[in-house]
Amino acid sequence: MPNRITMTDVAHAAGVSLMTVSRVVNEKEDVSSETRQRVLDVIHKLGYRPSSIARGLATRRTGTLGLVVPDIDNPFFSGIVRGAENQAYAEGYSVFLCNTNEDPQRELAVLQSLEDHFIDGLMLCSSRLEPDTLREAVSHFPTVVLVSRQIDEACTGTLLIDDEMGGRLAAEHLLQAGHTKIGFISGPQVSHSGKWRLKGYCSALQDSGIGIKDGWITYCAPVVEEGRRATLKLLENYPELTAVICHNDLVAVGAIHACSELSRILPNQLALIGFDDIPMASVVTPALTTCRVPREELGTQAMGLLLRQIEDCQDRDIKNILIRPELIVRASAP
Amino acid sequence: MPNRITMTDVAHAAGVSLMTVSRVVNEKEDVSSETRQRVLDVIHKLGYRPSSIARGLATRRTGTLGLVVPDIDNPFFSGIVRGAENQAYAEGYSVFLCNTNEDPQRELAVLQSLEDHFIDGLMLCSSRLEPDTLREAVSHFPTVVLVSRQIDEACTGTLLIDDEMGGRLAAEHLLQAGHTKIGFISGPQVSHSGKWRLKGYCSALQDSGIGIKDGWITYCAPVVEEGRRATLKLLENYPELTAVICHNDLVAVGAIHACSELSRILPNQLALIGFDDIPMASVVTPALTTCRVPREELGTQAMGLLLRQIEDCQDRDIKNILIRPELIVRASAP
DNA sequence: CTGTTAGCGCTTTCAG
DNA sequence: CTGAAAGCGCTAACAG
Repeated sequence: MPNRITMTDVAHAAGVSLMTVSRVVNEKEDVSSETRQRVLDVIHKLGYRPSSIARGLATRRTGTLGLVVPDIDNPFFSGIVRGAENQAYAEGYSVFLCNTNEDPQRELAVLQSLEDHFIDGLMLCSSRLEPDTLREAVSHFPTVVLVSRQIDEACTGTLLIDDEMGGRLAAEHLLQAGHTKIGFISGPQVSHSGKWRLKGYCSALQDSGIGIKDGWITYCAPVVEEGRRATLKLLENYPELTAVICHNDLVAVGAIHACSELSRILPNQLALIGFDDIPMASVVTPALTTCRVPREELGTQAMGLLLRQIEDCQDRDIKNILIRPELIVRASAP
Repeated sequence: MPNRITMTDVAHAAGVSLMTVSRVVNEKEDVSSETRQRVLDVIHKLGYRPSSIARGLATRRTGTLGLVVPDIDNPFFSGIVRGAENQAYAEGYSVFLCNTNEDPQRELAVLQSLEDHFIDGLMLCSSRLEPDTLREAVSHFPTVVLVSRQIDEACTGTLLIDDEMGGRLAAEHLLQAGHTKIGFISGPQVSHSGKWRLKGYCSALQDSGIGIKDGWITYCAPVVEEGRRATLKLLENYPELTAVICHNDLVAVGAIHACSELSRILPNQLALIGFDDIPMASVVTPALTTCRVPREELGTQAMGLLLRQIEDCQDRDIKNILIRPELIVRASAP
């Protein structure tokens, strides 16, 4: 690791002042094309590249972004991260990835660390913080985009999934297929998505004249094993159910396992709908009918929004993007 | 976003010099416990936190790391990233995540950008660069750990999966079940893992006295669809095969699809073994027998190695860690 | 034990 | 069009 070439080295070698080099590097107009070329040549020959941190210290813009997710190993988030990182890369930014492991304490800690690194913008996915805490934390950043979480103010961008529509789509699909006894396994009670998906389901059922029954609705952590357990319990208490909507595909896969244990044949004896359309959804048997959320595109869009707000400083109104889920019909609920 | 408190502010408020504050912040010994306490109080009251970039500029240590992966949305890598980020967080480092999308050009670009950010260390997974290019690129960093890729020198740490053993385990399992006609669908020809898994398979077959046939070995991109295609072609040319080992679980899932199209019943008419044991492996039908690679632990260990080398500067010998895969027997190859 | 003087590498004034 | 001076916030070396 040889010592890095600095701007001073270049200035020296080109026989100009520091400032001239700086101007060339930053593509300022007021340099004669002759000197510009000379400097450029030296830069090229010496392999000079500016130090991001020195520049960051001087300008308070670091060219770095923060990307916070609850669990990078969850395909839903890894898809988002892929899209987001892509977009950031395309515009020349580097991104700090922070995994909170669903722990609000840790979320707070990574936000603080991000702050200390003077990131230019923050993309925060599915924050698990209390509204007031979140508002406060977020206020320390120059630019913020929230994904799948809403607060009334203080933040410059929001990207939401139309979860209510998703819940409604799923329910209506089942209603049209003639189901009248439809259960709902929602995610953790704190989940923003869970709340709205449930709301969509409820209103679809009510609109159709078929009531809801409290017992048909249950909650679980959004992982396969918990989905299995929740399904076993739900079907034990309410064997009359002919269809179940699950908070996400992982829960739905758990439900498939449960049905196999109960020798309940899918989809005839139970129709199943998931959410997200993760890769697993199309490879299980039966393949899952699910509300697809375009994960990568969501990441791209959210990051795009963040970058737009960083660049156009005048235009800082809160911008909201709503992503619509799409029902993908497969064998589990034809 | 109010203006940040600086060290000078603290010095002022505490009636001491800049240096004293610096000493307190950095937990140097030579400060009277009295002044130390006073400074600490002011720091607390003002909510002062040091600027990572200013410190980075002064010390050339930034508290940041680079983590480069070919595809963050591939569960294999998202598991590694989860483990690695965890470990980095535990030791107070922030990590830049860079996704290369399997593109060597982009890999080179992100490495350069990481260099410009003066990261303290680099963890590079499954580099797609040519040996010489890789060696050169890596030489610009103070500390490097390579995952699943080996070069003779110039880098301080290596974490390898014992892929040869994995290939051997898979082959021996099939041999013991009585198979003698075993195909192998390897990953891309450049893949380090692919090469060694294949080698393990070859030597197991040779050791057992059963020869190998070139045609039984084929290559494909490590994704479901390509696995499907490769399987169709392989079985068309060599219908006599009774078992196939796949480069990873995604390819194996593709193989399942192919068999279903060919009405070839698994595992009776074809036994299948994958690699990695991603979550999908246990939910497909039939469930995949696979060589598990402990992805998250791999990430933890690799990052742990990197951090150890950053901290103990004296002890910079190349350290190698070898992770052993474990055969998980399921329905696809009982 | 504490303070002073430089300087990390770059940009932002302001002069020429 | 180009350069000199000052400073971003912090730490490393010396002094005292």
